[in-house]
Amino acid sequence: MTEDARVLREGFVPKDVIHRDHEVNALSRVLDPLARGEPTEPALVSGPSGVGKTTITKFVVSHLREEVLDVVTVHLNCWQAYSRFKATYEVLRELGESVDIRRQSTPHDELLNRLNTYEGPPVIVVLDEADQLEDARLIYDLYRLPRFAMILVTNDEEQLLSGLDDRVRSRLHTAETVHFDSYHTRELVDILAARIDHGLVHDAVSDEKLHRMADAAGGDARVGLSILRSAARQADQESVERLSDDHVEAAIPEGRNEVRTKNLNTLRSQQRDLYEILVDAGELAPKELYDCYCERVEDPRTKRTMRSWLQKLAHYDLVAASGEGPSRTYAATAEYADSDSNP
DNA sequence: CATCCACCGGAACTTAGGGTTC
DNA sequence: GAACCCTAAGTTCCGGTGGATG
Repeated sequence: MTEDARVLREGFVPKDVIHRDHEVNALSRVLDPLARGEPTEPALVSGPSGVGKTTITKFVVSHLREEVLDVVTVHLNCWQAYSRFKATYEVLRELGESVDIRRQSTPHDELLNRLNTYEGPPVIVVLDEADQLEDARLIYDLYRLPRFAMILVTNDEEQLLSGLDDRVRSRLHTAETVHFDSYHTRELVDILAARIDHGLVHDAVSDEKLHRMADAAGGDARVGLSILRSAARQADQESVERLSDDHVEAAIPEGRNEVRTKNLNTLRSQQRDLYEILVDAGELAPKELYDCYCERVEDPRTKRTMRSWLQKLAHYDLVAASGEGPSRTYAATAEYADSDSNP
């Protein structure tokens, strides 16, 4: 049933984007000066997850490269490159400037120096998930370099801005901000339909099933695609050419949980223990949670470390905290049950 | 309504690790 | 191999906060 699996994959950038004309234009305008060889203001792209921030940014940047041949782009995911060193190193690596830099043993001053003396074509640096940067000095570093255009992508504008020093923050406030809102179900239908057109055999998905999947995605295109991918995978395994209701219904929880499962795999054993305690016990006060944890593991870390882990778990959306101060409790966020598939 | 106390989370520090340079 | 250059994870310390409690 699948003809071109790439089209369904995360990170695929379609030739045409739909329902984001305004955002595409706004972002293009910010980058316009590059075509005339002039410096640009930084752009801030914000909005919840799965609303096309990354896809649209990649789309705009690649179009610009078609128009202006002499421009280099670096797309950096700050989940992976979260320290100042890692991020700076990655930028240099993408520019092909890091060949003779020995990892770990080069002071960041020297990395910065490399950026300063960079002489190639103008560079667009996209800092995806920029709020994940532990050390926002990279933003400041890049900000001062005229040859570097910067696009900051974030789903947590507050968090990003709070980590910056005043000078950069005030400039970003006045910089172009492109805000993305959640998709409506009918927009998701169009988006999924376009991918189905290009990726699956003709007539593989009925209108009704398409709507069901779009509806179940809750405005998040990433979840929608994940559901579609999961359903198509199942159909392929059975060598059938049309999605059945069963495929779709089974794919909905699987697709929704895909991100969660991926995140769980990045945790280490004691962090996962913490999560499992919360899954088993439901809601717990910090003290109870810490006691359970100490009982469960052989070599417990301190309470402060647990708090750090909980923050991380909350970032991954695996755990939610509620209440402030003494009445704070933690709970695992609801998993999507297989049986309950009502919207 | 004031006081208390558990909790939060920033900052500085420690420890363990891995590489380069002389 | 000692002296550096770092990172990463965890610990210690602690001021601030705000719901609970008398």
